[in-house]
Amino acid sequence: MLNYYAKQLKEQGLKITPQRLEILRYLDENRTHPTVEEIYSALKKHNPSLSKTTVYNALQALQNSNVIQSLTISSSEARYDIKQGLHHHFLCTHCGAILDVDIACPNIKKTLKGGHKVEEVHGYFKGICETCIKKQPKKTGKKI
Amino acid sequence: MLNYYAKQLKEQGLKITPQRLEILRYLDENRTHPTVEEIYSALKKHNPSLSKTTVYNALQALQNSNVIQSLTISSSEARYDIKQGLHHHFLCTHCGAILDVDIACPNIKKTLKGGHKVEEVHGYFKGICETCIKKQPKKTGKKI
DNA sequence: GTGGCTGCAAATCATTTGCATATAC
DNA sequence: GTATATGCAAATGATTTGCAGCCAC
Repeated sequence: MLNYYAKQLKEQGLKITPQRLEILRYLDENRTHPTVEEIYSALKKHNPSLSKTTVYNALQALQNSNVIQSLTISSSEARYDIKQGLHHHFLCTHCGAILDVDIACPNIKKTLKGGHKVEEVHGYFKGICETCIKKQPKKTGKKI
Repeated sequence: MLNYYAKQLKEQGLKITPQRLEILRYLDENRTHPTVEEIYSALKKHNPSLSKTTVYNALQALQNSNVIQSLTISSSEARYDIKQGLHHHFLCTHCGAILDVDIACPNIKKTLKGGHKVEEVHGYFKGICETCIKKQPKKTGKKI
């Protein structure tokens, strides 16, 4: 009997490997938009032979199958997110946290003015999160 | 008498240097969201001693002063854009072009649910541009 | 005159590539 | 059995850093 993650891989025609299962499970259980490094370090604890190349490969495969998406809101490194319903992202330029934003934009169409066909939409908001506002009410954030 | 670009630098309290003037003029005259490499190569033709470090430094200074913005829609390298009016961007995953998108989203507020204060908004759309659709109507685009 | 800018070279860091071995199917 | 995935090391490429000399003010 295949577990939930194995089923997802199978549905996408991807081979079921322990590494892919762990990466998928990690992303499902950690909705913090982790970096490759974060995923790698976390999983290496339980599987010391894990290679960062494998993490890159697996993330690429999952992204090609539309199971996950990569975010470029933090310009220095990619972050990954399970793809579940269209939502957007907020980056706190003070503490670096990336939060989900659930606002809808009724004006977004599948075809833009000019005839360009839209397949992906990313809304990136940057500013100061509430926690940082409360902690340092007078200070403006440094860019990250 | 200061020219338009010199005035912009002065207003922001930035020193007026020939390199900054050229970079600002280049971005104003080339609304193609160029990369650092593109800006550097173009300007090096007329100023062979120009350094890429200077391009990076100048772009950083202009960005800190909110004269320009950097786009992370194409994940591999930053692209730069004169900041004039809120608009969004479309990346053609087939030909790599980045186009301006002028749709408004009435739901965007300065403070998000949760109390997070928004200072920047980036809307990134990805898909196939009209030119590529017409050229290769049957093909789906490769990711860039 | 001086602090900030420029330009060069070297360093850093995320990501990619090449390839031999291991494994899913 | 075979095509594909893994893991290692080396390569790549964008960006950053350190520093000496230069220039805007």
